Amino acid sequence: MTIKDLAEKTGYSVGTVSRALNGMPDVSKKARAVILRAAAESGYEPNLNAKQLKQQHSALILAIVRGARNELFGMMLVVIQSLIAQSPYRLETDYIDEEEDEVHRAVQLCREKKPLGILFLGGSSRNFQEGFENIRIPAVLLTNDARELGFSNLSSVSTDDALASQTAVERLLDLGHRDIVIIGGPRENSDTGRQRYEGCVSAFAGRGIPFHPEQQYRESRYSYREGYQAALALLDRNQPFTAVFAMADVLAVGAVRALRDRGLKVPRDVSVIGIDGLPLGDFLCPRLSTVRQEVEEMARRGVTILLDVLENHGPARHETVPFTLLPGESLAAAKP
Amino acid sequence: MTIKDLAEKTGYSVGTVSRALNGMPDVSKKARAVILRAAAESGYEPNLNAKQLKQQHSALILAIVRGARNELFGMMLVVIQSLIAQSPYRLETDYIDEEEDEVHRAVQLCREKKPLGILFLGGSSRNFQEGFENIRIPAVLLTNDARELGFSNLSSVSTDDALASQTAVERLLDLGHRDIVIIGGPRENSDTGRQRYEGCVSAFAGRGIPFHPEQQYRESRYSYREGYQAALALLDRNQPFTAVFAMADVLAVGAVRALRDRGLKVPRDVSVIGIDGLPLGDFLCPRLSTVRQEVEEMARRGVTILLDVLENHGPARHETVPFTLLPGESLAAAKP
DNA sequence: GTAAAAACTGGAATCGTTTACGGTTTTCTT
DNA sequence: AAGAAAACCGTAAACGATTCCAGTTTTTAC
Repeated sequence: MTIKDLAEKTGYSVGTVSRALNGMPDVSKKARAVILRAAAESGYEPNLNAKQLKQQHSALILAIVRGARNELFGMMLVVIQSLIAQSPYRLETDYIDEEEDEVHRAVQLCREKKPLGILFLGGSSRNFQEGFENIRIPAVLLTNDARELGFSNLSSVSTDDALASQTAVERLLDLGHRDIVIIGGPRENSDTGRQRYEGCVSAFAGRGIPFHPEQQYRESRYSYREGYQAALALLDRNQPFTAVFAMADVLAVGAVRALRDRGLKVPRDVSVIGIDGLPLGDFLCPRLSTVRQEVEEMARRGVTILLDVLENHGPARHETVPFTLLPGESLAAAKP
Repeated sequence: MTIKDLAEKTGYSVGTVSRALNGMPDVSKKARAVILRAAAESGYEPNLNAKQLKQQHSALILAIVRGARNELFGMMLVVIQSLIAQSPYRLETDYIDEEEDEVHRAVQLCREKKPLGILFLGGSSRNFQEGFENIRIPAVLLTNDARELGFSNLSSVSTDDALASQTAVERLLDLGHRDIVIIGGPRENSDTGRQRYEGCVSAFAGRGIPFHPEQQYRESRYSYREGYQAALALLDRNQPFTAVFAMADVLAVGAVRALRDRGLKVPRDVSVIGIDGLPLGDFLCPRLSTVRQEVEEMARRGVTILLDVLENHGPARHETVPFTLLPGESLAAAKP
């Protein structure tokens, strides 16, 4: 079923059929009615590949997701999906491996698919210099801040991860904890990871309390298992601690389990605080104390910015969404 | 950068450049070298939209995911993604809303994008009759069984959900539980939901133990919160029970939290068993007892079947992957 | 050394769509 | 009722690729 078939079927020309289908002028009421009816009957759908070639209305927006396993991205995609569906654009999602060179892949995807705009979920902001700047497509980085990069075509929406992280640590300090260990996510390739680490450092520095990474800090990738293992490793140092800050809720879940396995109760013996605000946290035993970043709001704003930039050719924007400290039940005051 | 630019740059014709780029014969070694070099230098990538029109090598495989929030699908996508990347095909992922009429949407996507093959993640097998049979594209249904539908172009890979569910209930019965309540997922639009319910009914029937759905059964959508609420509703009946079967791990997590909120300990006071085998389960307190379906294996087999059907024009196949009862720590024998 | 075969190349058709451009017909205006 | 304006419609060019076809050059074979 091509537009040509439809033209033959209705007796009109291809041009007229195309105009009728796209709501363009220069087609009589009668012709439009006949054509739309025939289209509906035969279940005609335009071939997007052909449509995109004359890309006036190509209308493709690409979501590039780095790390399919992250529940936060799933939440964001649901929002993005529904917002784009209400717009004249259409969404396509591509996953790239967490290990992969995401910039290279993104550049390739853009050249291949020629989208109008891009949403990066979880892309690190490093390496963008090489490769992405000569692609003129407007993009929005979600969860990471691209402010300092200063690309004219790269916007961003993020939580102030450093401050959120600092807030978490300060909460532990306020509760009187001094023997604190930290389980961090990868810093190598992630702005979020780096910023959360920095925030943690600031918190200690701000209170004039020493922080010894080699003693108190372990880094691992984002998974329950690695959080669990990192916590065990910290326990095995045989230097007791009274609180854990896990720089991701999944890490916190693993850490809680590790503590339990060593006979320590949360929060009676050890307090635990996470960061992210996974929906899961509120249904754990104990309910996880955490710092929630508003991912759905981030997704909403990201789409708004992208559409705005596309339609009004505005400059790149950078927004920060507020975070919330969720009390949970995994925190207790340090025993004197 | 189009193929035309490349032709001009190298001095060869468009046809020759195309042949060189695609490894076709009828190109001199010298020409090929020059062209490939120029292509690499200029970072040329063919425009997929144009490529697909003469769709000899369109090579598009579509993954249609129903419900972005499901962690299982994320796990499957990672596997699918990497397998397809090693094949000559390319993958595109589309999400459709859990509420949406997925068959209608799928048919539309196919007509628009003209993929060579389709992977359905979490699509219910109902409603396929209307609409999908006149699309000739080979498809594989993952997590649901399409055997009984008997479409020549629809394969499937699934767990025997009925049996898995039956196994879970029998485990509870074997432990001596008689006052059992069940929290189910939606049956309306999901084969999995229906089968798990049936399996549960069979388990009771097989042991000659009565099952009163209106008393013992609550249905809810798949989320922590709804599992929590369903459990509270069951507790509020004021008819005590000693075990819960939640027909999804997310529901089980919610249920455990609800029990705790009412002062009941798992498994001391109430045993809980889930089904799915989320990685999370093993890091909960207590570790969740569940029936694991091997989603990664399912994804692997699904891709294998699809590629095989595509390349050898074989008939539709239906496979069942085994499940495993994971002991966990949320089960205890009923007190006499 | 010549004929046949093989290798190479460019031009043109094709895919399914949109859109610019002319030519008709209809509708308005006075 | 005539001229202008508006509405309508078909033809053809364009988009960026692939592929067929025919023509030219080179290689091979005897």
